[in-house]
Amino acid sequence: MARKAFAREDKDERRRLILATAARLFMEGDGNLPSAARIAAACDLAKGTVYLYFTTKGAIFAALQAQGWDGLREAVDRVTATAIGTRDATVAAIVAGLVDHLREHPELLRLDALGHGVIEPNMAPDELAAFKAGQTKALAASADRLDQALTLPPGKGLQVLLRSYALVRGLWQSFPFGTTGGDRTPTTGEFHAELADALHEYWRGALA
Amino acid sequence: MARKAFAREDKDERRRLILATAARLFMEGDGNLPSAARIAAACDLAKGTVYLYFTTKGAIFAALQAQGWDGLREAVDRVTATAIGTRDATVAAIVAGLVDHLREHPELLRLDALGHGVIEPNMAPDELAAFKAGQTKALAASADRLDQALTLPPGKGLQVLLRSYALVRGLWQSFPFGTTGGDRTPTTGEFHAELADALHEYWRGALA
Amino acid sequence: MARKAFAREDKDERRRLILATAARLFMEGDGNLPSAARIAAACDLAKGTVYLYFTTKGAIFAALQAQGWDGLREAVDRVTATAIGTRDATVAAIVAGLVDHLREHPELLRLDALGHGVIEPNMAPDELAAFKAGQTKALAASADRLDQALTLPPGKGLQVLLRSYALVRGLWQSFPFGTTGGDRTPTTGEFHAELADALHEYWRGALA
Amino acid sequence: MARKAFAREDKDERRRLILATAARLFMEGDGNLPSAARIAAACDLAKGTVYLYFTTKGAIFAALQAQGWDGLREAVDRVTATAIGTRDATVAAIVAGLVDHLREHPELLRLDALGHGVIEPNMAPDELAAFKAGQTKALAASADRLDQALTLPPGKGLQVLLRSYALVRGLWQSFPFGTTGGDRTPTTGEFHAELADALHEYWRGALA
DNA sequence: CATGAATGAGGTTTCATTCAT
DNA sequence: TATGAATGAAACCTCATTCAT
Repeated sequence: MARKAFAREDKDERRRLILATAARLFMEGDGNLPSAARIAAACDLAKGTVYLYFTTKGAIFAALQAQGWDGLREAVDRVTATAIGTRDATVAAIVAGLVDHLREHPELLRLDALGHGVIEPNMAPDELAAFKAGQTKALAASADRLDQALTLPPGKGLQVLLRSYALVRGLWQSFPFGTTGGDRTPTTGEFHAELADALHEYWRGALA
Repeated sequence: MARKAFAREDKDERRRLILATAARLFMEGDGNLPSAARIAAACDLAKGTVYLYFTTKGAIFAALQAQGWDGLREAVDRVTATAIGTRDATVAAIVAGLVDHLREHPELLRLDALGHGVIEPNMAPDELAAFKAGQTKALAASADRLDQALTLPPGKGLQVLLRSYALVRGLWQSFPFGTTGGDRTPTTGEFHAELADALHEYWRGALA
Repeated sequence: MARKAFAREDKDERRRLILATAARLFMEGDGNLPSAARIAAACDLAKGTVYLYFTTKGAIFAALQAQGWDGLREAVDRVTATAIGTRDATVAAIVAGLVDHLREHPELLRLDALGHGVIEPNMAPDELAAFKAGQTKALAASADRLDQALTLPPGKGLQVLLRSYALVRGLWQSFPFGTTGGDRTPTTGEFHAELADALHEYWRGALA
Repeated sequence: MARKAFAREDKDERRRLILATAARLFMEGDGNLPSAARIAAACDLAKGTVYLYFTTKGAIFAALQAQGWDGLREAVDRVTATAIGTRDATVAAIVAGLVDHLREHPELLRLDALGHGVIEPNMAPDELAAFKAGQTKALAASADRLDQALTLPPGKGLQVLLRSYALVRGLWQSFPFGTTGGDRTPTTGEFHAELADALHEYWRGALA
């Protein structure tokens, strides 16, 4: 039996272990969500124990996605919190921050690309609603800070952020079709360069 | 037993029936792909018969998606084939064409939002590869025409088209999170306005 | 692959095979319902095939129970259809018929004793309702014939049949507690004798 | 942490609390046994604590059933202890006593109807044996008193009691099928009237 | 060509019980 | 005594696909 996690700290630690393990198995895998059984085994826990920490398998991956998108927002927040340069410099910093975060968290886009059809059916309806509401609210807060940092008209920051996210996820899904070389799978390096360029183009147009 | 389709024509007709029925059932449904059995029943065919016309269930929906994206490209082609106005007018026509097509084919985005996790596992690997290659090639052809219509440097048209598609699919998936009203599900009307605006912003930046 | 049952006849035969196998496994087992997998394997069929013939595992056992109770009713019907002797002789024949049927179908009482808690949760709600309605209706028909055979006031036959069935199932469940020998499990032979006696007592009182 | 129950008295009190809570939850529920976790939570105790007072979940509900059947026997005992009237009056008092007790303890029949398949699998074999032996023994004692009160031949009282119990539990389970109104669920009031009548019929026949 | 019976892998979740604290 | 974290077995049913008729 795994050591019992009585302290709050230990429980958080265990929760993190499950999340990290799930992410790792997903990245190592073939694109499908790893089964609850595999996650538990890889954590050296019993299946039931996983369900003490997450109500649903879908909840595990929703948490991973939330983490990922949270990180993206924080990357933006870090810039808007300290922005003192020109507007162009700030935008460049934001774009770089977004791309860097995605580079460090490759599971985010792969999870996201699974689409509505895979994770959502594995979640309880109310959890799904809570997840969406949380994302929306956090996004709005970041957007306000962006408005101030760039002195944008109210609401513009939300619009720009939203469309940037759209480019991020959409480009990931569309990118394979843009490779001229034929059936070659494009590298993630190429993707990140492409994304940075696309974001710059978009922000240029949005802030014109 | 359904009438046997011997003539080439009859076979195409039957194929189209299956596609249309699958699309209808998907749109009427809850977001999941209708089962092969349901599609067959709705067509008044036996399950086995459907497999005479499509090798896998995924192939049916891949064909629907191909149709949808083909239509998007044709919308662009119609503009680039006849463009005689200013660059701005051409861009506006392209954006309007894209949005109009999406409005008329709502199944495209809903299918697309299912992501890699639903249709791809239902397809044979080589079919998937062929599907992607076909899309890539057709896209390149449209992109060339776009280069010429807008006198863009070679390759720029492909880039712009690809990123436009990225905005289309990404915005559809991101849009629910941008609704400030809270738990309200945004309307497709709102989506189309948002999309048109986003595309204009992007093209402005891209062609600056 | 098992031979395909295309003809109506073959399908009925296969259905019967599943029922008989399920009954056998239940009787051989420890009192729990055999799993769908075991039933299928014992029939040399795939699990899915069983679900072509029954919508639910519970439906299999509900069908067995229905069969059993149907048989009890038929045992009564056989007597009431031909009754020409005295009332006492008719009653004796009915009681004997009931007990004989139970002797030949030992699975009926064992299934019945599982109670509401085991089979019902394995059934679809509408199937359960249909099952009950069917039983009620068939019972009423038998009861009418009983009224005529014994020239009972209308409704009396239903009452008597119902209470006889109650004695049957109730005595089976209560009988272990009446064994004076202590922890010895009573034999089914003893049970059948006890049941016959109890039914005679009841009918004597009911028809007094 | 709930207050620790050191004194014998406190422990009995806690045991009673668990029993009462389990009965309440069962009656409020959908017909299934409440889970051990729910019982504990409703008692404001930890799951483990419940297992300090009962060895298994089944033991809780077996105790409830024992209580119920004990009450039935006591209802009979109260009559046989003071019987001075005619035999018919005594029988009428016994039947009335049985029905009254059932009216006041509706959980008894609902628990009983769960059958062998739900509570027994949740009990340790030796507990089950002990439970049955206890019931048998207590029943025999009551039966002796009944023999004397009604001056029955030795053993007749046991037989009559046993068969009365059989009618009680069997009629409860059979009653829904006797409702002529179709899919209407019969009321408990109707059941009690029916039961009283059935018992009278049976005793009349048994003592004839 | 058309049919539809047969296949069988695959994974989530519950919950009674234990035992370290 | 009380707690509650950990355990892990157990089984249902769906559905894409095949192939005998």
